[in-house]
Amino acid sequence: MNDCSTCVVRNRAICASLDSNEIEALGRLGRQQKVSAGQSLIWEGGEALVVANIIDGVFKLSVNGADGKEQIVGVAFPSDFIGRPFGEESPYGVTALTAGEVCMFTRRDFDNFAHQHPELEHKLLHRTLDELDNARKWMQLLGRKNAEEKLATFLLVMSKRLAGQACNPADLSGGFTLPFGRQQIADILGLTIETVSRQLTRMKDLGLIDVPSRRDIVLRDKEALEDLAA
Amino acid sequence: MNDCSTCVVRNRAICASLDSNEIEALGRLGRQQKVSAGQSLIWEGGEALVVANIIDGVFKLSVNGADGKEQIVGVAFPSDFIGRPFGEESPYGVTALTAGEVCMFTRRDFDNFAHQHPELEHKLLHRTLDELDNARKWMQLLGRKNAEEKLATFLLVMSKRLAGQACNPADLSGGFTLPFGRQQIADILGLTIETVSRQLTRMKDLGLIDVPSRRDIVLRDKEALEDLAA
DNA sequence: CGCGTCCTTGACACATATCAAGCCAAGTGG
DNA sequence: CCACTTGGCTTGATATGTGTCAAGGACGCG
Repeated sequence: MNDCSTCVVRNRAICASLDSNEIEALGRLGRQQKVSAGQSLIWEGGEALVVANIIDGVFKLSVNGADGKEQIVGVAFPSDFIGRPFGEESPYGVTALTAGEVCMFTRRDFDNFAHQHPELEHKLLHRTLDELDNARKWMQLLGRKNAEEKLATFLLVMSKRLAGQACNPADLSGGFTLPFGRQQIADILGLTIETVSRQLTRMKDLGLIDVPSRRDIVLRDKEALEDLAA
Repeated sequence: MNDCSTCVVRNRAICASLDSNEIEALGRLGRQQKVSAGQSLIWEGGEALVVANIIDGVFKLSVNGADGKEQIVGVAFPSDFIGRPFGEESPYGVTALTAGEVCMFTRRDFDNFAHQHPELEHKLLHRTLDELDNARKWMQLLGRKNAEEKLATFLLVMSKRLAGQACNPADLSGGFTLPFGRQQIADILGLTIETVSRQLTRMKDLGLIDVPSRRDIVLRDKEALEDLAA
């Protein structure tokens, strides 16, 4: 059982829809658990056994084609909800990209609880609708943008989510630290690692961005990037 | 006000979650309306004013890039729900591909009604989760499949939704009639019209499909197509 | 210091886009 | 009933962006 009253994402996670009695009841069903980078919580095509709130860390949702080519279909951050409620199997895997911590429930427990708490379902519906909008915007990127447009869009989106979060020199000047390696960026954008690398060096050469270290990015010319993002 | 008791999608639409009193109340808020091919109900980036159940016809959800390139991010059939509840603006447009009929509500009316009827929201949540799964599967197609794989996947998916629905010779032998022209297929798959055309003739030459007329398709070798779909 | 992993860079190949022409079927008007 | 037009589709020639293959470089870690 959890002590939800000390939970750092308490006010941003879907739990925020519940009153203190309800939260206690839900807390009894869940358990907090540390995860290490690379650890999978849910497997593509596997039974959807658990759902979770992310307390800390970054997770990828991914689908693997027959030929082994991976496509990342979503990225989840602290306070996001992951898993597939009300479904027998998960059509995508969920894997930690960084070390982190989640608040886990069995899907059965969660489904039952949710069905009895309309406000929770309402909040979940809101989030699912938002995620669907995001997924559809991303479909446009995958289907109709070229490599340059993809990278520019990616950097701007990540900047919005990550800028000024962590505490290191690069972040202070409006930069951010990516929780992804180059291969993962490629898997998000539907490109190869080489194309990602080339586009980044090109943008660096054009003075649009700085890359102080492998995973740090500083946007030097946001307007130009927005133009490129199309 | 509608007479929902005679509605042909009554049992498959989200209304199926309601009892007869509730359905009558909902019916008072909606109105049935004919739409003609090409007519838009919702505009990309516009205020989300209405939502609707599809009674008849096929609709596309689409996003247009700055350069005018369209990406179709979803296709909706009879009994599907369209529109963006609980949101100020719609990130995609909704347009009829064929003549049809919808049961329309203002978003305000619908939002209020839904919030007071948890079973309806529950059903809507189910559907939204399913749509999100579909969108993510489609992201894998857009990001990681080549033209051949895309076409094969498309034909199989459409076959599942459309086979044996309409009443014409092609449909009887396991074929189906597409509600799309070539350009729309291209917009769904993130390809150009020429590539779509070439892949179709190639599949025809290989004996995998028949194309008795522009919009009719018969799958002659489903297994081979499934292999190609990857 | 040496090893492994991740990233970058280069040369080349190929799938798909682009540009351009022609075809076909359906509809229209003489 | 037959030219004529029209819009959608197919086909061909060519261009190009991105993938593929291969080598080398940078950084972190033991």
